[in-house]
Amino acid sequence: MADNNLENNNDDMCEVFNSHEDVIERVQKRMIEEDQYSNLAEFFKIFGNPTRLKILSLLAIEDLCVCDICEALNLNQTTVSNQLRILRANNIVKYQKEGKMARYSLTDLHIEMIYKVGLEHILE
Amino acid sequence: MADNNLENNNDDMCEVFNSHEDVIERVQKRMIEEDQYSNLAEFFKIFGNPTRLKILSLLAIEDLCVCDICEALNLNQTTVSNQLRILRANNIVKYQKEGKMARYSLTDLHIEMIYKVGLEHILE
DNA sequence: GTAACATATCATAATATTGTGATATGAAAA
DNA sequence: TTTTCATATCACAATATTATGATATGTTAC
Repeated sequence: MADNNLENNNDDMCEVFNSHEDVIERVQKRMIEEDQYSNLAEFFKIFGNPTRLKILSLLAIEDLCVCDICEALNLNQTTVSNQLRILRANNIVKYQKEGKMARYSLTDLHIEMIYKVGLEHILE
Repeated sequence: MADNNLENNNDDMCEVFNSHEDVIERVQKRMIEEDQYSNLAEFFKIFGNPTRLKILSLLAIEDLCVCDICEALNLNQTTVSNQLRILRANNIVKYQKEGKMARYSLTDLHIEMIYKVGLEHILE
């Protein structure tokens, strides 16, 4: 009876209460694209790892080269390098080559903002 | 030569450039507790899944019962219930029993804020 | 050239997370 | 009290992510 243009069938659900129909329609209209949910999830996933958060929190203070990050966090170079690759791939940090060193920094202020709002939340 | 009060030894790194020593010390002083990084990562991890993001984006529009969420997202009940449990456990949504239904809502504004800043970021 | 160093990439075992079927709980209706 | 409905929990296979050892690349110093 309702729209069945989607994959799963949950036809056995809540159908009796047709009063919900309008709610469903209303919220569905305001949803973003499927792809955007995926992209957004990928983006937030980056913040979901303590090592990456540590790196980001350092870069929020000042730009740093890889070896400084390793030392400050007492992590081995492979670990840091790997996480930096992920951060780079997701456009969360950028870097600049200086001789044999690579100086990393945050790409934009959103990163710092999200970090700070999250910190506020858990500190309540 | 430096402080070796930490677990790993990266003594073979950057030691020649003692100019970095002060940088290390400076940023280390401004780091938060190890536990807080973990908590923060757990918190952000929640946003790192498209299904949960969808649920959150719906609840940012209006409070909803489980079956409305299922229908609106065309997901089966177990999946939604499971994700709601995770959201509850992380204090990101709360709920209110109304007869046999459970009406879910976001716990606070931080959740919506983070969602929106993230969306802004990926839309650039 | 070669040695030393800073960083990146590859491969992989250990671990964590996902969605979902089966099933349980608990409330209202019949 | 039996049935039906809304939701929750459990168990688990499929999949994803982690840190890290081994190794490669590229840069500077000698």
